[in-house]
Amino acid sequence: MFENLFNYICRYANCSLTIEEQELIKNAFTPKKLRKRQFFLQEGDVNRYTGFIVKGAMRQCCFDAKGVEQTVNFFVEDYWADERESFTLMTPSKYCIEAWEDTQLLMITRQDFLDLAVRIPCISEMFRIMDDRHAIANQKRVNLSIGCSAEKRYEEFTANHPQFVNRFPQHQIASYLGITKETLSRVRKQSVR
Amino acid sequence: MFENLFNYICRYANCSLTIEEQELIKNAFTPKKLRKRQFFLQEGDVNRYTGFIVKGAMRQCCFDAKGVEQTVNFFVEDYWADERESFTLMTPSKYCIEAWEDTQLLMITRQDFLDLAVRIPCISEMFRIMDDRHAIANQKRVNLSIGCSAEKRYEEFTANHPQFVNRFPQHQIASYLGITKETLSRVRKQSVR
DNA sequence: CGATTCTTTGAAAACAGTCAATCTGTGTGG
DNA sequence: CCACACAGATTGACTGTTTTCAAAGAATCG
Repeated sequence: MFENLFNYICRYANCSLTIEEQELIKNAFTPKKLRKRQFFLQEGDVNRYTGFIVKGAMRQCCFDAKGVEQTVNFFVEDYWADERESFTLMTPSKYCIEAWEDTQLLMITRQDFLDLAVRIPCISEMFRIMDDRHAIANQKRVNLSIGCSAEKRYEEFTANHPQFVNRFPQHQIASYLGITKETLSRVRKQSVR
Repeated sequence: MFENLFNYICRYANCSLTIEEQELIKNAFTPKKLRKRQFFLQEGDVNRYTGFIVKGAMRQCCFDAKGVEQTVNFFVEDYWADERESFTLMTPSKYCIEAWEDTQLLMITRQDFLDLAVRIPCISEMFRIMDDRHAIANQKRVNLSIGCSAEKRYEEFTANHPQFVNRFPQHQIASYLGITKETLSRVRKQSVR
């Protein structure tokens, strides 16, 4: 079960882990299983743990001013499931994180993770590179959502996130893209031509 | 001139810098002046330097498929002006960064910055906290742009970024918000009532 | 002052959202 | 195995918002 995590770390940091480091990591993480529709984080709670997804699919969502559900992020294998603001600042989360498939996670608190980074160079390197990529990906998403039509956004989504397309229902994908499920349905119909 | 930078680092990392550390920093950064409308980064170039803005205002922009200019970021005092993807991955930038007022910068390459972080704990701590805040801010911006109307987005913008409102023209702000300048003009007219 | 840039306005068109109804597929219990 | 419920996807008609295009009005700068 830890194999995925070790591979992930080494791939990101472009390094290898000693047996001792692997042991440290194994002791720091707690395995957790969630069934479909179980919550990893509930709205209003502080997100104390981040979870590395070994197997499964999750989504981050909230309810807008009108009480309509909005999906803002998807997570699948090799993603870290957390709500960054709550996790970092220890504030109550405005979002929930819900398992959308039966999911196997490896959980860790922020403090334990930071401690690991001090002891294991690979992990601090991984943090740096993750933050870089995260910042780049977020900027791209902003630029897409402010600069492109619904059609273009869906095109980019299927091109860049094929791993999400068939694992989440269209109404969630529509919400993630900032459009309604009806508009997404029409966009898809067009592009099948 | 370095006072702003030292204050910034100490404020972010919640620490203080020794005289030796201050000297290291002074030697690592290169001051640079830009006049209004001069480019710090041109489209197609690799963004080798990030620039700490001591005084002035800049913006990051690009041209979309139709050749229309899009503003995607604003930078003022105490901001770091760079295009993260190009700066991190050393790839040609799809964006330019332009001075929008006469600007005083302190420039540094990525490698020199990383070297400083190794030598000065405050700097690596600052990186960590900057990345956290950056990730949180970006997520908020995504959520606003996918979930809110033009009016709501402008409201949030003026509330959260008052420092930008009167320093950049409305057509740039409109573009940053993902709406047209005409729509922004109408939104503003409404809200004055 | 004249040129340039920025902002506002109006009218028409395009786009996306809303609401309601229908269709489809899946899984459950009788 | 069928009937049913339920969640998801699609469709149509209508509404409302935003864009587009064109023009004119303000503000700024050399």
